[in-house]
Amino acid sequence: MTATGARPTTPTLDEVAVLAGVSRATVSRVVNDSPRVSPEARRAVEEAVATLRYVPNRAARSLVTRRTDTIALVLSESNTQVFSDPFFASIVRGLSERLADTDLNLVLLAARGESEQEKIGRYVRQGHVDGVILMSLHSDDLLPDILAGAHVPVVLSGRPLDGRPVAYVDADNAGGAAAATRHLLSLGRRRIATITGPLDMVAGLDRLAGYRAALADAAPPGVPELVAEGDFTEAGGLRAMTRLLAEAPDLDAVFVASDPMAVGALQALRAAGRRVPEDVAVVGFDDAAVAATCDPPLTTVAQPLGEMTSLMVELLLDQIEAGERAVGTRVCGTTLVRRASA
Amino acid sequence: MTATGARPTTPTLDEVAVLAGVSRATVSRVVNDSPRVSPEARRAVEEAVATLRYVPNRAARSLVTRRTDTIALVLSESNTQVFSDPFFASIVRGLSERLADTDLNLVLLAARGESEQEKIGRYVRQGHVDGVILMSLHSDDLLPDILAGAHVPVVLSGRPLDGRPVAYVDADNAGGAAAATRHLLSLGRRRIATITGPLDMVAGLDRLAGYRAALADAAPPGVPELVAEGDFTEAGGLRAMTRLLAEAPDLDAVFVASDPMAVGALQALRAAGRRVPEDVAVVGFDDAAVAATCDPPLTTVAQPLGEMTSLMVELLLDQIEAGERAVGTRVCGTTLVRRASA
DNA sequence: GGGTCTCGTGAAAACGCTTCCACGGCGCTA
DNA sequence: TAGCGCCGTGGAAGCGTTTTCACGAGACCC
Repeated sequence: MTATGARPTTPTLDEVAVLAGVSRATVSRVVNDSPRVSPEARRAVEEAVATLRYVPNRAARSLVTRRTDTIALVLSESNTQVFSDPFFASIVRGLSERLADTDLNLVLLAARGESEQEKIGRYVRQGHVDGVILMSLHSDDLLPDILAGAHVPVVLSGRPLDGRPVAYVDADNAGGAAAATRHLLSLGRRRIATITGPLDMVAGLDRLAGYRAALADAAPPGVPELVAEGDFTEAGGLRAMTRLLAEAPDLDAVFVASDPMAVGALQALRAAGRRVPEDVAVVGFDDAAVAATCDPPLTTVAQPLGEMTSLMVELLLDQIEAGERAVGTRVCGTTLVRRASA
Repeated sequence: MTATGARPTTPTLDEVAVLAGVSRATVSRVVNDSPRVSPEARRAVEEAVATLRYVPNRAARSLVTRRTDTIALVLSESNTQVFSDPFFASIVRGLSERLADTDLNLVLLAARGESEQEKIGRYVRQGHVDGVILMSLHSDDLLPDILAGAHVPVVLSGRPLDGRPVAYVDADNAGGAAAATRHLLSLGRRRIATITGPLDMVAGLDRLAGYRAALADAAPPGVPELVAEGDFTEAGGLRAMTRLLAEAPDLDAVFVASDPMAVGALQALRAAGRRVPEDVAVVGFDDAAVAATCDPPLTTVAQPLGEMTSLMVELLLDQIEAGERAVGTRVCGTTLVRRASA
């Protein structure tokens, strides 16, 4: 362990001002792109900033502006598994793309368990972030309440289960699931099972509700419900499919509430010697990358992820701008993407 | 979009002081657990804090202490795919566990591409974090240089490719790979292939080097190298295995540089009708959860992830404590975990 | 019983920035 | 030519903390 020298002190606004021969106020104006600065002063300051490698101190700045220019994506999920869900990866990608040309920073906060939720609550209340995008809520999640008490703008990814008044962006999960199920019906399938997401998550519940609604509305009499609960993971899909095959060996189609689970289901079907789509038609949900590459390519329900992340950011920025929380909700339509599996 | 009221102003130290009937200094002392406060004063302050729901303002605090009590895990990788690597998930879990009983916060910063790397550099230079743990470095990564210029403590996850003096924690990748390869030799295999990681990453290179060293040192003459480059993903493993089977149909073993790739390789082998381990023995790397559950269960090289994350945090805290960057390096041993695949 | 220590406390000075306000100097208009 | 307004600028007042320093009150020693 060798020391490589003490940390040099970073330059301050004062030093820049002295070097540029102007006042601190003028330096601040230049740094913040205020229009009321003469070209000469601006040039002098910019030069000084460059030679000193000056960077404004964020703590000092946000002490007075009361803004931090960072927003948090908080992920509340006991299972680190979430990280591997392509849906989550897409959200992260979408957000950082959307934020790229703003001067906002994105930080990820993950909470597994109650103590970490509290910790995040404290982090937010201390004023580390201007706003929060909250993902992956189970019904017993404390974070919405914690954040409500933090008086900070919040946008939920996904409709809140308890109907509380809060801004959120969601896909039309029920509509998409219903469309998928109707598609299977239109293929002539009559023993249509579903593998659900976790039933303490709104996406899980809504997709199941869509499946049920479609069977109730559009199916000929006598088409039964066949439901197995999954957990949005590939392994869970495999397990659920295996269970379904044991319970209903004559099923001829399955609507799977997420693509990773559908990939697992495909494996179970292959292991059981069923051909897809000849013996069993499969529809997934999410249109993850894997849906196009698996064997057979997966018919699935696509959500407009880019649009959704944009909307979340906009709803959040609106609140931050206005300096108050607000509830604005957007529900985005889904599309059925037809591939080989159904 | 309905307003739900303006954000109430949060209480300050002053208000607490007034309510408790003491000075600001005393309140500060109580909040920071200073010993030199009388029990009565302490009680009065704690009461006031509770009734006012006071939380210290972080900007003000770090303006004077020059600490933020947050450290960043920065992930430099153009591919959002990384998120789904179980290795990454384990690191995140390990770090947040290790940090749980400190008052340090962990934020995740992801950089895809140059502009986001710059953005992270700015974020760090602005003083948002006390230290950085840097992951997933490709050889052309700018971040080490950017962060070096930010004068902030840094610990790398993985040996730096260019040998720069910087603190890092790494597994003995070469040693683990060599052990895996020797294990295959000891099984009597003589046509041993390898699927590597990306060869611009140190883990990819070192594991390949270990494989080569083992063949050179421990193999009877005439045992050839068979190398296919992968990318640490399942799909990449499948592709690489397919390629290997085409090039060397008579191979009887394969050392795969990560478990997700090994899972892909297993699929390719099954598709080609090879039995594992009878026809082809397979060894993976990482001992990810999937290694125990896939079919057949995977013999693999385990790294002491918990120990590694702890060491990273300690190395980082040492530097923060000392107020200067330092280079301390730790290399952790690996163990071969025997399961059914080899 | 006087002097020295310790201990709890408060006043006040930073920390580095933004922003309000006042003040000259300039170009207009009348 | 006098008056008005605007524009660029600097001084200075905060923003909410921590921390140094000084101070008074007891406790203790000889």
